[in-house]
Amino acid sequence: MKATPVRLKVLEVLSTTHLALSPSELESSFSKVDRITLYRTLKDFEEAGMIHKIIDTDGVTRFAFCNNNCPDATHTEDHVHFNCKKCHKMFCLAHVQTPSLQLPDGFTSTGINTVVHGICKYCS
Amino acid sequence: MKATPVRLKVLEVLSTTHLALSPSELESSFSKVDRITLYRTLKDFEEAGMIHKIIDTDGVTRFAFCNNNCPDATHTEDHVHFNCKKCHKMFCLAHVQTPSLQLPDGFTSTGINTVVHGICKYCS
DNA sequence: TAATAAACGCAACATTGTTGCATCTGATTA
DNA sequence: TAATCAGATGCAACAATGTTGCGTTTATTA
Ligand SMILES: [Mn+2]
Ligand SMILES: [Mn+2]
Ligand SMILES: [Zn+2]
Ligand SMILES: [Zn+2]
Repeated sequence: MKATPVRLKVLEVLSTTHLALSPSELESSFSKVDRITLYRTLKDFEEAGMIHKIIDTDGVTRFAFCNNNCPDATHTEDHVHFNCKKCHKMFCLAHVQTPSLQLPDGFTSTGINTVVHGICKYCS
Repeated sequence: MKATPVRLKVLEVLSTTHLALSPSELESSFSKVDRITLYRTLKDFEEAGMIHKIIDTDGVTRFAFCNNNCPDATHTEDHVHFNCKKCHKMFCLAHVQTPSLQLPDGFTSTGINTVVHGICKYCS
């Protein structure tokens, strides 16, 4: 994977925030970037396990820097996300683990997405 | 709200399954239905608290019958959903409550979406 | 510097969802 | 039962998001 300007910028933006950003939010971090290139960049990073994808409460796809040193896309999403209903930001709560739960017989889990919605620290 | 054929059929389909269905899945329950009418029907039912919306692991919007007798769209989503990665079906696990968790200072929760992914009872 | 595999940029397309507006219809009333 | 009309429908048009093919450009390596 080559170190290109778009990739470096995306990594820089995602690695310096605790927010999960949508493709269009990332697009506005650039003065000019091709939308398709951005989508491909995000897909490549996700498959490499460098970032993780998370769908917010409104169905918007978002990406966040992965701090888990995962080898590839099989990385485990073990933390909770918080979606503020006022500012619509999505926070990675890296220190809040997803609680475990008891599934009915026959169902086996390979991961849990927990998205809490409410009012964030900065909006309350 | 008038009892029209589309509405009756949507209610019938959703009330006789434990799955959360996407608009396009619902569309194929009909021999012929206008896509826009279906979207409006789902929106109306959701605002009336008769069904609830849930986004699956792949970002697909799905709707499920609400068994909670909620007065309106402020109904509480208190159960866990299970998304099978093989058949891609989404199950309402009505008897599995969303576990509570401890948020960082300043964050207040008004609801939690928990989507478990893995292999369902019928695919394992 | 030259070669080349990878990344980019553009066009074209698919899917999902929304809005405006004219027409139709189901519940209510006369 | 028949007329009425608010509300539901169907169509066109549009917006947002995401994907693929393909020719061109660029970063790395030799
Ligand atoms: Mn995260
Ligand atoms: Mn449900
Ligand atoms: Zn906020
Ligand atoms: Zn399954």
